[in-house]
Amino acid sequence: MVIDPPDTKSKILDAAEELFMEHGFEATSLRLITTAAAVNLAAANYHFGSKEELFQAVLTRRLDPMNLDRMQLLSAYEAASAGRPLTCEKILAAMFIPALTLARNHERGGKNFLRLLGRAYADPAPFIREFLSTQYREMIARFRAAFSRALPNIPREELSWRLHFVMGALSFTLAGADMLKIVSQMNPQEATNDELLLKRLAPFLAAGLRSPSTLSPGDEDVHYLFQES
Amino acid sequence: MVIDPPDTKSKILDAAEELFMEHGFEATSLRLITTAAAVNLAAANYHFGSKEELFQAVLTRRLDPMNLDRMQLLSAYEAASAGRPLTCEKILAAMFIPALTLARNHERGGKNFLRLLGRAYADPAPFIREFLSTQYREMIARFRAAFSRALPNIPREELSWRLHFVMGALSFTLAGADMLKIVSQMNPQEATNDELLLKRLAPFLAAGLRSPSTLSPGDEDVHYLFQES
DNA sequence: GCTCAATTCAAACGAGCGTTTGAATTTGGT
DNA sequence: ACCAAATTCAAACGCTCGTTTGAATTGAGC
Repeated sequence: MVIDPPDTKSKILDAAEELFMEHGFEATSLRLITTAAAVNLAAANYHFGSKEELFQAVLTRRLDPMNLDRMQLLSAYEAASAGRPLTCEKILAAMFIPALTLARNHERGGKNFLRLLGRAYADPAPFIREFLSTQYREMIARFRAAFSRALPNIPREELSWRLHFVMGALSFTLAGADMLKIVSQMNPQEATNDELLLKRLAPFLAAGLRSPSTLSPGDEDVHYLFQES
Repeated sequence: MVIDPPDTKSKILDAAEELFMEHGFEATSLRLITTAAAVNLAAANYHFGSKEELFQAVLTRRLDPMNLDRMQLLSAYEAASAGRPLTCEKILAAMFIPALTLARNHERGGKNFLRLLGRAYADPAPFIREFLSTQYREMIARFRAAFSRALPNIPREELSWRLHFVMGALSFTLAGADMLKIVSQMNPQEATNDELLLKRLAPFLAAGLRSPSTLSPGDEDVHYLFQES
Protein backbone atom coordinates (compact mmCIF):
# COMPACT_ATOMS: atom_id res chain seq x y z
CA MET A 1 0.00 0.00 0.00
CA VAL A 2 1.52 3.22 -1.20
CA ILE A 3 0.65 6.58 0.27
CA ASP A 4 0.85 9.13 -2.49
CA PRO A 5 2.20 12.52 -1.45
CA PRO A 6 -0.50 14.98 -0.35
CA ASP A 7 -1.42 17.48 -3.04
CA THR A 8 -1.15 21.21 -2.58
CA LYS A 9 -4.81 21.65 -1.71
CA SER A 10 -4.66 19.14 1.15
CA LYS A 11 -1.40 20.53 2.43
CA ILE A 12 -2.97 23.99 2.63
CA LEU A 13 -6.09 22.64 4.36
CA ASP A 14 -4.05 20.76 6.94
CA ALA A 15 -1.79 23.69 7.73
CA ALA A 16 -4.73 26.13 7.80
CA GLU A 17 -6.68 23.93 10.18
CA GLU A 18 -3.83 23.79 12.63
CA LEU A 19 -2.99 27.48 12.46
CA PHE A 20 -6.58 28.73 12.54
CA MET A 21 -7.05 26.55 15.62
CA GLU A 22 -4.00 28.00 17.29
CA HIS A 23 -4.43 31.68 16.51
CA GLY A 24 -7.97 32.22 15.25
CA PHE A 25 -9.11 33.46 11.87
CA GLU A 26 -8.00 37.08 11.94
CA ALA A 27 -4.63 36.46 13.55
CA THR A 28 -3.64 33.76 11.03
CA SER A 29 -2.14 35.07 7.80
CA LEU A 30 -2.05 33.31 4.46
CA ARG A 31 1.70 33.70 4.51
CA LEU A 32 1.88 31.75 7.76
CA ILE A 33 -0.34 29.03 6.32
CA THR A 34 1.40 28.64 2.98
CA THR A 35 4.82 28.69 4.61
CA ALA A 36 3.79 25.94 7.05
CA ALA A 37 2.32 23.97 4.14
CA ALA A 38 5.51 24.49 2.12
CA VAL A 39 3.60 25.80 -0.88
CA ASN A 40 3.60 29.08 -2.72
CA LEU A 41 1.65 31.98 -1.24
CA ALA A 42 -0.52 32.40 -4.32
CA ALA A 43 -1.61 28.76 -4.16
CA ALA A 44 -4.05 29.58 -1.36
CA ASN A 45 -5.94 32.09 -3.47
CA TYR A 46 -5.64 29.91 -6.55
CA HIS A 47 -7.22 26.85 -4.94
CA PHE A 48 -9.69 28.48 -2.55
CA GLY A 49 -10.37 31.95 -3.93
CA SER A 50 -10.00 33.90 -0.71
CA LYS A 51 -9.02 33.56 2.92
CA GLU A 52 -12.67 33.39 3.96
CA GLU A 53 -13.40 30.59 1.52
CA LEU A 54 -10.36 28.72 2.75
CA PHE A 55 -11.68 28.98 6.29
CA GLN A 56 -15.06 27.65 5.22
CA ALA A 57 -13.36 24.80 3.39
CA VAL A 58 -11.46 23.92 6.57
CA LEU A 59 -14.69 23.76 8.53
CA THR A 60 -16.67 21.91 5.86
CA ARG A 61 -14.13 19.16 5.46
CA ARG A 62 -14.79 17.91 9.00
CA LEU A 63 -18.21 19.34 9.78
CA ASP A 64 -20.21 17.80 6.95
CA PRO A 65 -19.26 14.19 7.73
CA MET A 66 -19.68 14.73 11.46
CA ASN A 67 -23.18 16.13 11.24
CA LEU A 68 -24.11 13.43 8.73
CA ASP A 69 -22.88 10.82 11.18
CA ARG A 70 -24.94 12.40 13.93
CA MET A 71 -28.14 12.24 11.94
CA GLN A 72 -27.51 8.70 10.76
CA LEU A 73 -26.78 7.57 14.32
CA LEU A 74 -29.96 9.21 15.54
CA SER A 75 -31.91 7.48 12.79
CA ALA A 76 -30.36 4.16 13.74
CA TYR A 77 -31.31 4.61 17.39
CA GLU A 78 -34.85 5.57 16.42
CA ALA A 79 -35.17 2.57 14.13
CA ALA A 80 -33.98 0.29 16.93
CA SER A 81 -36.39 1.72 19.46
CA ALA A 82 -39.45 0.39 17.63
CA GLY A 83 -41.48 3.58 17.93
CA ARG A 84 -40.83 4.26 21.58
CA PRO A 85 -39.29 7.67 22.23
CA LEU A 86 -35.57 7.64 22.88
CA THR A 87 -34.05 8.54 26.23
CA CYS A 88 -32.25 11.85 26.54
CA GLU A 89 -29.03 9.97 27.09
CA LYS A 90 -29.46 8.13 23.81
CA ILE A 91 -30.10 11.33 21.90
CA LEU A 92 -27.13 13.00 23.54
CA ALA A 93 -25.06 9.99 22.60
CA ALA A 94 -26.01 10.52 18.96
CA MET A 95 -24.73 14.08 19.28
CA PHE A 96 -21.56 13.26 21.17
CA ILE A 97 -20.23 10.08 19.65
CA PRO A 98 -19.54 11.49 16.16
CA ALA A 99 -17.79 14.48 17.76
CA LEU A 100 -15.76 12.11 19.86
CA THR A 101 -14.93 9.93 16.88
CA LEU A 102 -13.67 13.03 15.14
CA ALA A 103 -11.58 13.98 18.15
CA ARG A 104 -10.03 10.51 18.20
CA ASN A 105 -9.15 10.62 14.53
CA HIS A 106 -5.62 11.88 14.85
CA GLU A 107 -4.61 11.19 11.25
CA ARG A 108 -4.67 14.94 10.99
CA GLY A 109 -6.56 17.60 12.88
CA GLY A 110 -8.68 15.52 15.18
CA LYS A 111 -9.28 17.24 18.47
CA ASN A 112 -7.70 20.43 17.19
CA PHE A 113 -10.66 20.80 14.89
CA LEU A 114 -13.15 20.77 17.73
CA ARG A 115 -11.30 23.62 19.37
CA LEU A 116 -11.44 25.54 16.11
CA LEU A 117 -15.15 24.84 15.89
CA GLY A 118 -15.80 26.03 19.43
CA ARG A 119 -14.04 29.25 18.61
CA ALA A 120 -16.06 29.70 15.44
CA TYR A 121 -19.28 29.53 17.48
CA ALA A 122 -18.23 32.66 19.33
CA ASP A 123 -16.93 34.53 16.30
CA PRO A 124 -19.05 37.53 15.35
CA ALA A 125 -17.88 37.69 11.73
CA PRO A 126 -21.03 37.54 9.59
CA PHE A 127 -19.60 35.11 7.08
CA ILE A 128 -18.80 32.65 9.87
CA ARG A 129 -22.20 33.03 11.50
CA GLU A 130 -24.07 32.48 8.26
CA PHE A 131 -21.91 29.54 7.35
CA LEU A 132 -22.44 27.75 10.66
CA SER A 133 -26.13 28.53 10.64
CA THR A 134 -26.68 26.76 7.33
CA GLN A 135 -24.30 23.94 8.25
CA TYR A 136 -26.23 23.13 11.41
CA ARG A 137 -29.82 23.90 10.50
CA GLU A 138 -30.84 20.43 9.38
CA MET A 139 -29.03 18.58 12.15
CA ILE A 140 -30.47 20.80 14.88
CA ALA A 141 -33.99 20.38 13.53
CA ARG A 142 -33.66 16.60 13.66
CA PHE A 143 -32.41 16.59 17.23
CA ARG A 144 -34.97 19.06 18.43
CA ALA A 145 -37.69 16.76 17.14
CA ALA A 146 -36.10 13.82 18.90
CA PHE A 147 -35.87 15.67 22.21
CA SER A 148 -39.44 16.83 21.77
CA ARG A 149 -40.59 13.20 21.59
CA ALA A 150 -38.38 12.21 24.51
CA LEU A 151 -39.64 15.05 26.71
CA PRO A 152 -43.32 15.54 25.84
CA ASN A 153 -43.97 17.52 29.03
CA ILE A 154 -41.45 20.25 28.29
CA PRO A 155 -43.03 23.17 26.45
CA ARG A 156 -41.75 23.95 23.02
CA GLU A 157 -39.90 27.18 23.78
CA GLU A 158 -38.40 25.85 26.94
CA LEU A 159 -37.02 22.90 25.03
CA SER A 160 -35.41 25.29 22.57
CA TRP A 161 -33.67 27.02 25.44
CA ARG A 162 -32.47 23.76 26.90
CA LEU A 163 -31.15 22.62 23.55
CA HIS A 164 -29.30 25.90 23.39
CA PHE A 165 -27.78 25.25 26.82
CA VAL A 166 -26.75 21.77 25.70
CA MET A 167 -25.01 23.15 22.63
CA GLY A 168 -23.33 25.76 24.79
CA ALA A 169 -21.96 23.35 27.34
CA LEU A 170 -20.90 20.90 24.63
CA SER A 171 -19.11 23.39 22.44
CA PHE A 172 -17.53 25.12 25.41
CA THR A 173 -16.28 21.77 26.68
CA LEU A 174 -15.03 20.54 23.34
CA ALA A 175 -13.54 23.90 22.47
CA GLY A 176 -10.68 23.23 24.79
CA ALA A 177 -9.55 22.60 28.29
CA ASP A 178 -8.42 26.19 28.60
CA MET A 179 -11.15 27.21 30.99
CA LEU A 180 -10.25 24.19 33.06
CA LYS A 181 -7.10 25.98 34.07
CA ILE A 182 -9.32 28.71 35.44
CA VAL A 183 -11.95 26.51 37.02
CA SER A 184 -9.52 24.16 38.64
CA GLN A 185 -6.11 22.66 38.68
CA MET A 186 -7.50 19.65 36.88
CA ASN A 187 -5.65 16.41 36.60
CA PRO A 188 -4.13 16.90 33.14
CA GLN A 189 -4.19 13.21 32.31
CA GLU A 190 -7.89 13.24 33.00
CA ALA A 191 -8.50 16.52 31.25
CA THR A 192 -7.27 15.12 27.96
CA ASN A 193 -9.48 12.09 28.20
CA ASP A 194 -12.39 13.10 26.04
CA GLU A 195 -14.34 9.94 26.60
CA LEU A 196 -14.39 10.42 30.33
CA LEU A 197 -15.22 14.05 29.79
CA LEU A 198 -18.35 13.26 27.84
CA LYS A 199 -19.30 10.55 30.30
CA ARG A 200 -19.55 13.33 32.82
CA LEU A 201 -21.18 15.85 30.55
CA ALA A 202 -23.98 13.64 29.21
CA PRO A 203 -25.53 12.76 32.59
CA PHE A 204 -25.20 16.36 33.70
CA LEU A 205 -27.08 17.59 30.65
CA ALA A 206 -29.64 14.77 30.72
CA ALA A 207 -30.57 15.71 34.27
CA GLY A 208 -31.04 19.31 33.22
CA LEU A 209 -33.10 18.34 30.19
CA ARG A 210 -35.43 16.19 32.27
CA SER A 211 -35.93 18.70 35.07
CA PRO A 212 -39.55 19.87 35.46
CA SER A 213 -40.44 22.80 33.29
CA THR A 214 -40.25 26.10 35.10
CA LEU A 215 -42.99 27.36 32.83
CA SER A 216 -45.59 24.94 34.08
CA PRO A 217 -48.64 26.81 35.40
CA GLY A 218 -48.71 27.17 39.16
CA ASP A 219 -44.98 26.75 39.40
CA GLU A 220 -43.98 29.52 41.73
CA ASP A 221 -40.62 28.38 43.00
CA VAL A 222 -38.78 30.01 40.14
CA HIS A 223 -38.74 33.42 41.66
CA TYR A 224 -36.20 32.56 44.28
CA LEU A 225 -33.60 33.82 41.87
CA PHE A 226 -34.69 37.40 41.88
CA GLN A 227 -35.87 38.15 45.36
CA GLU A 228 -33.25 39.76 47.48
CA SER A 229 -31.21 37.75 49.95
CA MET B 1 -26.97 68.12 38.41
CA VAL B 2 -24.36 68.70 35.75
CA ILE B 3 -22.76 65.92 33.75
CA ASP B 4 -19.22 66.93 32.96
CA PRO B 5 -18.00 65.93 29.51
CA PRO B 6 -16.30 62.52 29.41
CA ASP B 7 -12.54 62.73 29.30
CA THR B 8 -10.45 61.23 26.53
CA LYS B 9 -9.68 58.07 28.45
CA SER B 10 -13.35 57.27 29.06
CA LYS B 11 -14.30 58.08 25.48
CA ILE B 12 -11.69 55.61 24.26
CA LEU B 13 -12.83 52.93 26.71
CA ASP B 14 -16.46 53.33 25.68
CA ALA B 15 -15.75 53.21 21.97
CA ALA B 16 -13.32 50.31 22.38
CA GLU B 17 -15.82 48.29 24.36
CA GLU B 18 -18.47 48.65 21.70
CA LEU B 19 -16.15 47.95 18.78
CA PHE B 20 -14.33 45.03 20.39
CA MET B 21 -17.74 43.55 21.12
CA GLU B 22 -18.84 43.93 17.54
CA HIS B 23 -15.74 42.76 15.70
CA GLY B 24 -13.49 41.03 18.19
CA PHE B 25 -9.99 41.99 19.27
CA GLU B 26 -7.99 41.32 16.14
CA ALA B 27 -10.51 42.77 13.71
CA THR B 28 -10.85 46.05 15.61
CA SER B 29 -8.19 48.65 14.79
CA LEU B 30 -7.08 51.52 16.96
CA ARG B 31 -7.98 53.84 14.11
CA LEU B 32 -11.57 52.62 14.22
CA ILE B 33 -11.69 53.09 17.97
CA THR B 34 -10.14 56.53 18.12
CA THR B 35 -12.26 57.76 15.22
CA ALA B 36 -15.44 56.53 16.91
CA ALA B 37 -14.31 58.16 20.15
CA ALA B 38 -13.49 61.40 18.28
CA VAL B 39 -10.00 61.55 19.71
CA ASN B 40 -6.55 61.52 18.19
CA LEU B 41 -5.10 58.17 17.16
CA ALA B 42 -2.05 58.56 19.38
CA ALA B 43 -4.23 59.10 22.44
CA ALA B 44 -4.90 55.37 22.66
CA ASN B 45 -1.23 54.52 23.02
CA TYR B 46 -0.64 57.54 25.23
CA HIS B 47 -3.28 56.60 27.78
CA PHE B 48 -3.14 52.80 27.64
CA GLY B 49 0.30 51.93 26.29
CA SER B 50 -0.76 49.36 23.72
CA LYS B 51 -3.78 47.80 22.09
CA GLU B 52 -3.53 44.77 24.36
CA GLU B 53 -3.47 46.91 27.49
CA LEU B 54 -6.46 48.84 26.21
CA PHE B 55 -8.34 45.58 25.77
CA GLN B 56 -7.50 44.51 29.30
CA ALA B 57 -8.61 47.90 30.60
CA VAL B 58 -11.94 47.44 28.82
CA LEU B 59 -12.44 44.07 30.48
CA THR B 60 -11.25 45.16 33.92
CA ARG B 61 -13.55 48.15 34.10
CA ARG B 62 -16.62 45.90 34.19
CA LEU B 63 -15.20 42.58 35.35
CA ASP B 64 -13.69 43.64 38.66
CA PRO B 65 -16.91 45.11 40.08
CA MET B 66 -18.99 42.21 38.77
CA ASN B 67 -16.87 39.51 40.35
CA LEU B 68 -16.66 41.51 43.57
CA ASP B 69 -20.45 41.71 43.62
CA ARG B 70 -20.66 37.96 43.07
CA MET B 71 -18.44 37.19 46.03
CA GLN B 72 -20.19 39.69 48.29
CA LEU B 73 -23.57 38.29 47.34
CA LEU B 74 -22.37 34.76 48.06
CA SER B 75 -21.07 35.89 51.44
CA ALA B 76 -24.39 37.53 52.22
CA TYR B 77 -26.28 34.34 51.37
CA GLU B 78 -23.91 32.29 53.47
CA ALA B 79 -24.24 34.66 56.41
CA ALA B 80 -28.04 34.47 56.15
CA SER B 81 -28.07 30.68 56.03
CA ALA B 82 -26.81 30.33 59.60
CA GLY B 83 -24.29 27.61 58.87
CA ARG B 84 -26.54 25.42 56.72
CA PRO B 85 -25.15 24.77 53.24
CA LEU B 86 -26.74 26.84 50.49
CA THR B 87 -28.89 25.33 47.77
CA CYS B 88 -27.45 25.11 44.27
CA GLU B 89 -30.06 27.60 43.13
CA LYS B 90 -28.91 30.11 45.70
CA ILE B 91 -25.28 29.75 44.68
CA LEU B 92 -26.18 30.03 41.02
CA ALA B 93 -28.17 33.15 41.87
CA ALA B 94 -25.03 34.68 43.36
CA MET B 95 -23.27 34.00 40.07
CA PHE B 96 -26.07 35.17 37.81
CA ILE B 97 -27.53 38.24 39.48
CA PRO B 98 -24.42 40.44 39.23
CA ALA B 99 -24.04 39.46 35.58
CA LEU B 100 -27.67 40.32 35.02
CA THR B 101 -27.32 43.63 36.85
CA LEU B 102 -24.43 44.45 34.55
CA ALA B 103 -26.50 43.52 31.51
CA ARG B 104 -29.31 45.77 32.67
CA ASN B 105 -26.99 48.72 33.25
CA HIS B 106 -27.41 50.39 29.90
CA GLU B 107 -25.69 53.66 30.82
CA ARG B 108 -23.01 52.38 28.53
CA GLY B 109 -21.96 48.94 27.50
CA GLY B 110 -24.30 46.80 29.53
CA LYS B 111 -25.23 43.64 27.72
CA ASN B 112 -22.71 44.33 25.00
CA PHE B 113 -20.01 43.74 27.53
CA LEU B 114 -21.22 40.24 28.32
CA ARG B 115 -21.02 39.36 24.66
CA LEU B 116 -17.47 40.66 24.58
CA LEU B 117 -16.69 38.60 27.65
CA GLY B 118 -18.13 35.43 26.17
CA ARG B 119 -15.94 35.92 23.14
CA ALA B 120 -12.87 36.45 25.28
CA TYR B 121 -13.42 33.05 26.91
CA ALA B 122 -12.93 31.40 23.54
CA ASP B 123 -10.01 33.54 22.43
CA PRO B 124 -6.72 31.63 22.26
CA ALA B 125 -4.50 34.69 22.54
CA PRO B 126 -2.18 34.02 25.50
CA PHE B 127 -2.46 37.52 26.94
CA ILE B 128 -6.25 37.15 27.08
CA ARG B 129 -6.11 33.70 28.63
CA GLU B 130 -3.70 34.75 31.32
CA PHE B 131 -5.66 37.89 32.06
CA LEU B 132 -8.96 36.05 32.48
CA SER B 133 -7.34 33.31 34.49
CA THR B 134 -6.07 35.74 37.12
CA GLN B 135 -9.27 37.80 37.03
CA TYR B 136 -11.41 34.77 37.83
CA ARG B 137 -9.22 32.68 40.08
CA GLU B 138 -10.45 34.03 43.41
CA MET B 139 -14.12 34.12 42.44
CA ILE B 140 -14.07 30.56 41.09
CA ALA B 141 -12.37 29.26 44.22
CA ARG B 142 -15.07 30.79 46.42
CA PHE B 143 -17.88 29.31 44.39
CA ARG B 144 -16.30 25.91 44.13
CA ALA B 145 -16.10 25.78 47.89
CA ALA B 146 -19.76 26.79 48.14
CA PHE B 147 -20.84 24.10 45.70
CA SER B 148 -18.70 21.60 47.52
CA ARG B 149 -20.64 22.27 50.73
CA ALA B 150 -23.96 22.21 48.90
CA LEU B 151 -23.18 18.89 47.19
CA PRO B 152 -21.17 16.82 49.67
CA ASN B 153 -21.84 13.58 47.78
CA ILE B 154 -20.27 14.75 44.53
CA PRO B 155 -16.59 13.82 44.31
CA ARG B 156 -14.15 16.64 44.08
CA GLU B 157 -13.04 16.20 40.45
CA GLU B 158 -16.55 15.60 39.24
CA LEU B 159 -17.63 18.85 40.84
CA SER B 160 -14.84 20.63 38.98
CA TRP B 161 -16.20 19.29 35.74
CA ARG B 162 -19.72 20.32 36.55
CA LEU B 163 -18.59 23.81 37.49
CA HIS B 164 -16.87 23.91 34.15
CA PHE B 165 -20.10 22.94 32.39
CA VAL B 166 -21.95 25.62 34.33
CA MET B 167 -19.46 28.29 33.27
CA GLY B 168 -19.71 27.05 29.70
CA ALA B 169 -23.48 27.17 29.48
CA LEU B 170 -23.56 30.54 31.24
CA SER B 171 -20.94 32.22 29.12
CA PHE B 172 -22.32 30.70 25.95
CA THR B 173 -25.77 31.95 26.84
CA LEU B 174 -24.69 35.41 27.88
CA ALA B 175 -22.32 35.74 24.97
CA GLY B 176 -25.20 36.37 22.67
CA ALA B 177 -28.37 35.11 21.16
CA ASP B 178 -26.55 34.30 17.96
CA MET B 179 -26.70 30.57 18.38
CA LEU B 180 -30.40 30.93 19.05
CA LYS B 181 -30.86 31.69 15.40
CA ILE B 182 -29.32 28.32 14.70
CA VAL B 183 -31.06 26.35 17.40
CA SER B 184 -34.49 27.76 16.74
CA GLN B 185 -36.55 30.54 15.41
CA MET B 186 -36.91 31.82 18.93
CA ASN B 187 -39.46 34.41 19.90
CA PRO B 188 -37.28 37.51 19.63
CA GLN B 189 -39.11 39.38 22.37
CA GLU B 190 -38.39 36.48 24.65
CA ALA B 191 -34.84 36.06 23.49
CA THR B 192 -33.90 39.54 24.62
CA ASN B 193 -35.38 39.03 28.07
CA ASP B 194 -32.32 38.17 30.09
CA GLU B 195 -34.19 37.65 33.30
CA LEU B 196 -36.41 34.99 31.79
CA LEU B 197 -33.36 33.47 30.16
CA LEU B 198 -31.59 32.94 33.45
CA LYS B 199 -34.79 31.72 35.07
CA ARG B 200 -34.62 28.87 32.58
CA LEU B 201 -30.89 28.36 32.80
CA ALA B 202 -30.59 28.19 36.59
CA PRO B 203 -33.01 25.27 37.13
CA PHE B 204 -31.48 23.45 34.17
CA LEU B 205 -28.01 23.73 35.66
CA ALA B 206 -29.15 23.03 39.21
CA ALA B 207 -30.67 19.74 38.07
CA GLY B 208 -27.41 18.80 36.41
CA LEU B 209 -25.37 19.75 39.43
CA ARG B 210 -27.51 17.65 41.74
CA SER B 211 -27.62 14.57 39.54
CA PRO B 212 -26.01 11.49 41.12
CA SER B 213 -22.31 11.23 40.53
CA THR B 214 -21.37 8.97 37.64
CA LEU B 215 -18.16 8.21 39.46
CA SER B 216 -19.81 6.52 42.40
CA PRO B 217 -18.51 2.97 42.83
CA GLY B 218 -20.79 0.32 41.40
CA ASP B 219 -22.40 2.80 39.07
CA GLU B 220 -22.45 0.94 35.80
CA ASP B 221 -25.12 2.76 33.85
CA VAL B 222 -22.65 5.26 32.47
CA HIS B 223 -21.46 3.03 29.72
CA TYR B 224 -24.61 3.30 27.67
CA LEU B 225 -22.93 6.13 25.86
CA PHE B 226 -20.25 4.10 24.25
CA GLN B 227 -21.76 0.77 23.46
CA GLU B 228 -23.01 0.52 19.95
CA SER B 229 -26.67 1.04 19.16
C1' DG C 1 1.25 85.98 33.57
C1' DC C 2 4.81 82.76 33.62
C1' DT C 3 6.23 77.92 34.00
C1' DC C 4 6.34 73.39 33.43
C1' DA C 5 4.15 69.14 33.13
C1' DA C 6 0.27 66.85 30.98
C1' DT C 7 -2.10 66.21 26.98
C1' DT C 8 -3.33 66.54 22.09
C1' DC C 9 -2.11 66.57 17.43
C1' DA C 10 -0.55 65.68 12.42
C1' DA C 11 2.61 63.04 10.29
C1' DA C 12 5.34 59.44 9.45
C1' DC C 13 7.63 54.72 10.24
C1' DG C 14 8.34 50.00 9.15
C1' DA C 15 6.00 45.97 8.73
C1' DG C 16 2.58 42.71 7.41
C1' DC C 17 -1.69 41.99 5.22
C1' DG C 18 -4.87 39.71 1.19
C1' DT C 19 -4.80 39.69 -3.41
C1' DT C 20 -3.28 39.99 -8.35
C1' DT C 21 -0.26 39.48 -12.17
C1' DG C 22 2.13 37.32 -15.82
C1' DA C 23 5.60 34.36 -16.84
C1' DA C 24 7.54 29.67 -15.96
C1' DT C 25 6.59 24.99 -15.24
C1' DT C 26 4.15 20.75 -14.97
C1' DT C 27 0.53 17.69 -16.42
C1' DG C 28 -2.51 14.85 -19.22
C1' DG C 29 -4.73 13.85 -23.65
C1' DT C 30 -3.76 12.84 -28.54
C1' DA D 1 6.37 14.80 -29.26
C1' DC D 2 3.14 18.24 -29.18
C1' DC D 3 -0.29 21.30 -27.46
C1' DA D 4 -3.45 23.23 -24.28
C1' DA D 5 -4.98 23.36 -19.72
C1' DA D 6 -3.75 23.27 -14.99
C1' DT D 7 -0.66 24.54 -11.63
C1' DT D 8 3.31 26.77 -9.45
C1' DC D 9 6.16 30.60 -8.83
C1' DA D 10 8.53 35.22 -7.69
C1' DA D 11 7.29 39.67 -7.50
C1' DA D 12 4.66 43.36 -6.82
C1' DC D 13 0.29 46.21 -5.72
C1' DG D 14 -2.35 48.94 -2.71
C1' DC D 15 -3.69 49.11 1.73
C1' DT D 16 -4.08 49.03 6.84
C1' DC D 17 -1.96 47.99 10.88
C1' DG D 18 0.24 49.35 15.83
C1' DT D 19 3.42 52.36 17.29
C1' DT D 20 6.57 56.44 17.61
C1' DT D 21 7.96 61.13 17.10
C1' DG D 22 8.34 65.91 18.03
C1' DA D 23 6.04 69.96 17.87
C1' DA D 24 1.71 72.48 19.32
C1' DT D 25 -1.63 73.20 22.80
C1' DT D 26 -3.69 73.14 27.21
C1' DG D 27 -4.18 73.96 32.15
C1' DA D 28 -3.14 74.10 37.04
C1' DG D 29 0.08 76.11 40.64
C1' DC D 30 2.78 79.89 42.00
